[in-house]
Amino acid sequence: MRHLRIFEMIRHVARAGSIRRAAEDMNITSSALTRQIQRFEAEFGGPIFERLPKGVRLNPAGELLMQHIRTQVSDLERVRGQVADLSGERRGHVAIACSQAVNPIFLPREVARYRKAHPRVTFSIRVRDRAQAERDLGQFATDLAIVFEPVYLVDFEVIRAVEQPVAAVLSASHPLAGQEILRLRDCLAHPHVVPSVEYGVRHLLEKATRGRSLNLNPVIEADSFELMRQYVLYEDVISFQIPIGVVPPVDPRLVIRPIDPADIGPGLLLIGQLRGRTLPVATAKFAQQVADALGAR
Amino acid sequence: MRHLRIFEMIRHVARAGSIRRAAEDMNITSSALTRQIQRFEAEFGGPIFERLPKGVRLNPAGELLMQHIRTQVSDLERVRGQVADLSGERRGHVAIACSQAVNPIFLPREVARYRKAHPRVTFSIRVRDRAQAERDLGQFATDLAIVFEPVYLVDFEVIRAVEQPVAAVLSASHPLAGQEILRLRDCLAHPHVVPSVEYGVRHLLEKATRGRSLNLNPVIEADSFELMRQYVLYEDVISFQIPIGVVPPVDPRLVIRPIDPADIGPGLLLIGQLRGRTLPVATAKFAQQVADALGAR
DNA sequence: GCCTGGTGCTGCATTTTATGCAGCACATTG
DNA sequence: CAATGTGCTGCATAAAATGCAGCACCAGGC
Repeated sequence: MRHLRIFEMIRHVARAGSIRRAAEDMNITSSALTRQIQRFEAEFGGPIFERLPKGVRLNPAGELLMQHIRTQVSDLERVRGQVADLSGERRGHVAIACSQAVNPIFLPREVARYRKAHPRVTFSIRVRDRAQAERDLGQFATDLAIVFEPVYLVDFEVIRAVEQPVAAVLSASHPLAGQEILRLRDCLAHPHVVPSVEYGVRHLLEKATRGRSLNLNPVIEADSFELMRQYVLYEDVISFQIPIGVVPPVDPRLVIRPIDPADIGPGLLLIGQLRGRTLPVATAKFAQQVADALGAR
Repeated sequence: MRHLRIFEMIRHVARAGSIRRAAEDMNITSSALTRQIQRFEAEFGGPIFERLPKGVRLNPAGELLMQHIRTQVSDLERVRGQVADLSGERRGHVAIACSQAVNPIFLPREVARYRKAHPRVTFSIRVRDRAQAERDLGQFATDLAIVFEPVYLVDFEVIRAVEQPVAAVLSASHPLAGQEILRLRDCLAHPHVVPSVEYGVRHLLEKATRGRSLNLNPVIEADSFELMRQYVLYEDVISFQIPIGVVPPVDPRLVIRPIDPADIGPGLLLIGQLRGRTLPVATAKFAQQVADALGAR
C-alpha cells in the first residue's frame, strides 16, 4: 500500500528514536528519510518530532498523529478483510493478547477450531499481563484481549465476562489433598507459591487476605503458572490458579481443589476489545466463537 | 497531504462516474488517472471499480473502501485540529447540516458568537431536509446536524433534544388573530399553507389530523418557510412553523399564535452527530455551545 | 581542551516514478 | 455504419524520490 509509506516511515523513526537507525531498518539512506519526514511536517503544518542531540522523539502533535496512523492502518486492514469476505473466502488476521492462564489449552483449542473452518485466517498471540494487554489494545498492537481481572477498564469494551473461582493446585500426597473443599486459612498455613503482583490471581489473594488475620508468605513468587503448577510435584506446596488454565488430562499426581467461596470470591475472566472500534470480520467472528465457548463453560 | 492523493483520485472517479471526466476535474490526463487507479487496485488486491461501457462505477469492495476513505480523511482533519489546539489557537472547520427552520436567526447568532471567540474557525452550513441531513452525516459530508423530527435515527447520536411546539403564523388582520390560543380545527377551517412532506412540521400536522375528522387542504404547499411566512401578508391564510424559526423583531403585520397542545403535540428539535464518531475539537465545542443555547430556551 | 562518535541536515547526480501525448480496441447510439 | 465516448497502453518527458558525500552540531571520554 504505497500511500501508507510515509506512515511506515514515521512509525519506524518513532520506534527507532533516530532517523539514521530507522533508515537502516528500512534499507534506505538517512537523507531520503529525513526529507520525507520534513516534507510531511511541512504538509502537516508543523513538526511532529522534536530534534534532540541524540536523535528524535515524537512531540505531542506527533503522538496524536501516531494514534491516527495506528487506527488508519488497522482500519484499512479491516476493510481488506471485509472485501475478501464478500468474495467468498474468509481471510484475515487475528491479533490476541491473552493472560497466561488462558494460554495452555483453552486458547489453542479455540484457535484450532476456528482455523479448521477458515484456514486462510492467521493468528498472532501474545501472552501479556493484564495491564500490558490493555495497553496493547489501545495501541492497536492487538485486536482482542482475554484477561483475568483487568486493571483499568477504560477504553476496554467487554464482549463477554465469566466468573472464575480461584482453585488450589497441590500434590496428591499433600496433607490437604483429601479435603473436597479447602479453606484459605488452611492453605496459607502450609507453604505456598503465588503469582507475582501483576497477575489477577495474586490480586484476588491480596484482596482475600487484607483485613483478615491472614498473611501471604509465599515460598516462591513466580510469573509462570506452568512453573508453579509443576513445582507442587517436587515440594509439598500449594499453588493457586483458575480452572480454565488447567489442562484436562490432569497429571494424576496433581489435585485441583476449589477454595471455599466464602474465603475468596471469584474473579472475572473477560474477553474484550478497544472501545468503539469496529473489528475486522475475522476477528469479530473469532471473538464471538470464544465468547460462546466461555459462556458454555 | 500527499499520501491522500490516491484517495482524492478515487473520490473524483467515483463521483464523476468516469475516469476521463474525473481527470478533467483534477486537471490531469486520463492516462495518469487510469494508471493510478490500476496500481491501487493491484496493491489493494482486487478491483474497486466495475468497468461499464459508459464509464466506471464503484463495486461493493469500492463502496467499503469509500467509507474507509471518508473516515480517514475526516479523522486526519480532526487530528490537525487537535494539534492546532494544543499550539494555543483554536483552528478548524465546522460542517453543519441544519433544517430550514433553524436557519434564519438561531444558527447565524450561534455561529457569530462562536467565531467571535475563535476567529480562525470556519464554517460550512448546508440547509437540508431531515432525511438528507442524516444521510450527509453518514457520508461525512457534515459533522453536525440540527434537525426537526428526524426520520431514521440509526447512526444518529443525539447531543441534545428540545421540544418545539408547532405554532401558527398569520396576518394581524386575520379573523383568528384575536385569539390567544388557536385550535387546530379552526386553523384548518381557514385557508392554510403547509410545508412539503419532507419537513417535520408537515409530519406533525399529518399525525395530528390522521384519524380525526380533520383534513389538510393546503392552498399552497411549499418547501420554503421564508416564503410561507411572507405569504400570509398577501392573503388571509394560516401558516405553520416552530418558534425557533421566527425572527424576533417580528413584522408588526404578523402574528404568531400557539396551537392548543391537545390538538397537536410538540416535535423534537435535535442536534446530533454520527454515532461513535470522535468530533474535531472545534466542532465538539460548537456542538456544546449550541446544545447549551438550545437547553436555555 | 580536544578528539570521537553519534546526530540531523543539505547540494548534487542518479534512479525511479508519475505524467502527458497520441493512438488503440471496444461499445453504444443515431 | 459512421460518430462519439469509454478505458487502456507504448513511448517520451517531467517530476519526485533516493543515494552519495560532506556539513554543522552536540555529548561523552581521555
